[in-house]
Amino acid sequence: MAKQRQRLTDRKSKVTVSDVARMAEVSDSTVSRIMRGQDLVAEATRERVMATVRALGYVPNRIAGSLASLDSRLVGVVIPSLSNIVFPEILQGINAGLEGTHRQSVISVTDYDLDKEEVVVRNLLAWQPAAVLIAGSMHTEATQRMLENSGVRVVEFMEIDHKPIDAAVGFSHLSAGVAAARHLLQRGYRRFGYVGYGGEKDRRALMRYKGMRACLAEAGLAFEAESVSDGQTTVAKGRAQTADICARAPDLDVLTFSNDDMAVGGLFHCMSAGISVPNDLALFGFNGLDIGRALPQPLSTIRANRFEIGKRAVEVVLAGETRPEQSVIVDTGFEIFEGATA
Amino acid sequence: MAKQRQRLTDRKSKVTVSDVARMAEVSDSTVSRIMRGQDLVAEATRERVMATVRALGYVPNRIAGSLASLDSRLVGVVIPSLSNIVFPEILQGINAGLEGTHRQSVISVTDYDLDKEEVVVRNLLAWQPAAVLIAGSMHTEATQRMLENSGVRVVEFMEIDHKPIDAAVGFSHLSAGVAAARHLLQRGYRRFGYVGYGGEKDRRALMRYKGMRACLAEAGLAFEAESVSDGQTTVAKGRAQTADICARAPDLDVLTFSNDDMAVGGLFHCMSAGISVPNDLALFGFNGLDIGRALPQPLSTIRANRFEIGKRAVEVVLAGETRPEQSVIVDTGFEIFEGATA
DNA sequence: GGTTGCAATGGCAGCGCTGTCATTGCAGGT
DNA sequence: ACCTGCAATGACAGCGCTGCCATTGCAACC
Repeated sequence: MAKQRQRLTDRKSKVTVSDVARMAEVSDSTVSRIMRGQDLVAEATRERVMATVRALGYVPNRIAGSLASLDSRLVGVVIPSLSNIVFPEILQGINAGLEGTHRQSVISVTDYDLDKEEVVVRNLLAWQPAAVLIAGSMHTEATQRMLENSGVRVVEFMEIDHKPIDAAVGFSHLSAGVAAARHLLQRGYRRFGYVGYGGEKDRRALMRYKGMRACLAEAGLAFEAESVSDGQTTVAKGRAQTADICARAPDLDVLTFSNDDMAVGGLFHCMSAGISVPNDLALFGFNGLDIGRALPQPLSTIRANRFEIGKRAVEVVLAGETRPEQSVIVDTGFEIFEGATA
Repeated sequence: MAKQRQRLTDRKSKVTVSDVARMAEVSDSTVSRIMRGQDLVAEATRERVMATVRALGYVPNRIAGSLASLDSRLVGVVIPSLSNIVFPEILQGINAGLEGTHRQSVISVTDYDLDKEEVVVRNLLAWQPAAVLIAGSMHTEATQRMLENSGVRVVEFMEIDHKPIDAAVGFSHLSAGVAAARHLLQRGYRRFGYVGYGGEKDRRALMRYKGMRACLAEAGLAFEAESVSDGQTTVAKGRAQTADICARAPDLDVLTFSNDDMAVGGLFHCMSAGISVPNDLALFGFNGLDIGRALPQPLSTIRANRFEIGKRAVEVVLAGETRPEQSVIVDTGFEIFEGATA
């Protein structure tokens, strides 16, 4: 009475290379070569095998393949949020960059939480990705160490105001803040208000804020009123906070927003309240979203190219499997968009 | 002279279970149990092993784990686009549903291209996912067959106007179109115009359009003017197309848009052109985006809950590993939001 | 006929882990 | 002293594929 060990395979009933090989009367190796698109296989054989593949509905198992070849072809992507449109835009850039390579992105979201980031990075690394693209430069010590020791290519994107683990792609948010303030000062504005969100959580918004504040300080000025809310950025919040700040500080002549979403909300408030923009109050955003340009008055803002950030980040990791001696920094820049609101 | 076969492992220098086991003086099994959070391990042993894990910086290899256990813990997600905000919103729902389970989503984008969808689905299935969540019900024959034969749970989300492969979560876009038209007829509008995008590509927008048209036809009416553009939906296009249709058909009394993005653009045009909304011209969108509610005049539209679609889709697949006898259909519904523009 | 060179194919040991079963050690009962 | 039961741990064969090397068969040449 033979003891019949319950083989795992009995549960799932998958078609394997061996099944295909047996049926097509070739070896496993040949099937494997064909599935990987290698040449060195006779055309007749290839056709016969492919016919069998179709007949059996064989789908190669990339998990087994990855284990055997020690190459997962996965690119881990870590972003803080999906609700802020800038991140899906970056993902589009990443997908565009990955198109045609045999690599797959695996996306994880941290909700701007560094501890959660640590968890998702650990989970991502468990998949042995060929590279990790991660938003921001601020990580827990453990995250930092894991990324460093993983040996894989790591691109920190969005900001470049730091020494990267391996590479950084983005622009300087501090400089962007300075540029915004300088621009507005040049245009003659003196009484500044700030409408933002996220507080400490969105470090990049904070950097822009700091850049503006520093530039104002140099001119002997400061924000005369500020309104900062928690949680995610929305047009509705921008509108509500603008209403609030206008009530509290009616004599401001310009409002800077942490981003375009909020600024659009601000403009909506002004429209409703009969505040003439930019005469009574000027508005200045950040990001250069499409919607800003379609407004009745195009929103004055700073444009940054998110799509390109994603694309360039991928290019960096595709450039080589090993980290270069010198860490790579790609500055995708930003530009002032004059618009009609400031 | 021993022939030294070049072991693959020599290239990458990873820490494995065996390394940890050897150093902690236990067996591989014990390390494996601990890493998988099983109990049945003495507390002292667990601590000793975990100390070694930290010391060596061991990161379990989920590829090997998945192969051994025949369970990848992956959930494949297929969406047509990232630039249409509704899909990131669904992804948020999916992530929320996955939170706390040990499952990881893997996202692929098809650009509304069914052939690309086929490729993407094939690549996804190669990762042996535990489930596939796919937007829409329209697939190539090959895609359909692959999904059916894969044996994994498949949820088609967004629409429920079809017989699903396994399960469907969403709402009826046809009914939504009918509801929109009926609502507008009740409010006394008679001369309809349509502003849309994507043509055949966005089948769901098309279904809503058809629903409206059918309802109008019942009332002996039809769209008197239409403007449909290619490519993706943007506020700017909505604005431009509204300008266009207003020029061509100045006597319309209501404009229905394929979605809120376009409708917001339409409102912007009206603001700029001095068209009084809804007196001169009423506007009606679709989706119920946040921005619509923050406008100076809240946009009249139909609200659908994308986040919930994602979340419920996950719940369906978590409910069981095998497909139920009877296919599951979850109607997440929609509701008219009266707003102030129609 | 015997070689040589090459294209085409085969064989098989792992890849790093987990499922399954076997074994060990020891407290508690007889 | 012996057994029983159970908690804790170990042993080991795969999981499905690919990298590496060996082998085969045949055309082209000496």
